[in-house]
Amino acid sequence: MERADATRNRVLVLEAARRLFTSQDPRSVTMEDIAREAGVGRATLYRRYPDVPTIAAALLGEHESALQAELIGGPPPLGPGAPPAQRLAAFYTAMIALLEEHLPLVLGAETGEARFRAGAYGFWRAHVKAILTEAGVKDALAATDVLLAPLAPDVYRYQRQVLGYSQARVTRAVIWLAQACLPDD
Amino acid sequence: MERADATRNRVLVLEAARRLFTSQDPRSVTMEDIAREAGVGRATLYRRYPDVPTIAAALLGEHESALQAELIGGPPPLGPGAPPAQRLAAFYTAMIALLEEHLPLVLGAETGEARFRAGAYGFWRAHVKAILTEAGVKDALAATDVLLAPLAPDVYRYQRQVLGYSQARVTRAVIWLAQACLPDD
DNA sequence: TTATAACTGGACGCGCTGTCCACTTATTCC
DNA sequence: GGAATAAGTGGACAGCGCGTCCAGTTATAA
Repeated sequence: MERADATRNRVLVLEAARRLFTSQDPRSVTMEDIAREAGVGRATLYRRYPDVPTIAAALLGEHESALQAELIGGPPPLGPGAPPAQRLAAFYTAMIALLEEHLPLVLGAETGEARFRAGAYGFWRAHVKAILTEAGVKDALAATDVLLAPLAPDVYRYQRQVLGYSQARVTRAVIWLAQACLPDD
Repeated sequence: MERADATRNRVLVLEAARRLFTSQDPRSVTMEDIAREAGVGRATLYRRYPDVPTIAAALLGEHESALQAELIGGPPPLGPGAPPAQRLAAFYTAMIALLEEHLPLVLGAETGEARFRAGAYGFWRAHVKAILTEAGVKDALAATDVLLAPLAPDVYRYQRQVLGYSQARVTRAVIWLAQACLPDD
């Protein structure tokens, strides 16, 4: 069981990290920043978290879990029951919403290669693969990563902040993709 | 005009960088590594190149230019003349081939956010956007970045080296995507 | 040949990383 | 209630890469 002081510090660290991620470029946040902001020594951080992305992932985890629960057991079209194209479109819409709401955290946790190492990616893969298989796509496995690529945090950030597209516009684009790829909606 | 010693060192640097990129993880190559391998001081490097990705981009540039020339003026379906779906498929195939052949350089130059800052990305965007527009896609601009996402170096590296997919399998997947998205081939 | 400008290399300070160890604090057992 | 024990803590430390600076060197032009 966790000691009282450890609990207190864990909360301090997570709150400090959340503040930093949202108040500056998430990719520039360092372990030292978080320790200083939390008023805690650096070794205390390293005891629990090996690096910054892991801290961001811990903050992001609960939101991802909520979506995952809906995908597994929620009402259609997010949950099971709807035709493949609609399920894929609903998944895309929900993922874009997640990216929009927690972009700083996602950029901190799943930028670049770290995205694939994150546990969540495996879940999204399994989900999309199941949809594609149900729709009768030939090589569902290879198609999965292709269809997940547009959801990369870097891509979404580029579309939103550099190109200036709205959340709705990006959402429409990925829904268009879903409808185009899966036949007989 | 460029001084003789500067030319000599520029060649030394580029050759050293190419060796390093292909003999170790490209993302772990540092400016100091390149300077040491080239037998040159660090300031000499910084005079010409601000960072490692720029050096990788210089090495990659000629190969990208060759493909760009074919896209503009080469024979169809890579060049103009073929129907949109075939042109997109040909573009995908060529890009995957480029990734396969020069993956170390691409990973060094265009990983993560740097991909969008690279000049080449603008070219690929313009090219795909033209194809989509010709095919009558509604919001061709937003669709472009979505369709370019699967070509991100990180994604290809993951498919090839982590998942173990063959070049042909990934190529088939993106061609499937092209065919699905563009109507009446 | 000399003057000028470009080029070069090593040294420097900075910030971040990850580890280590001595100290402190909470919990457990008597 | 008071030790014994284990967990938690913070600051110090060495290492590494970055980006800059300056004094010395070398090529080109007058």
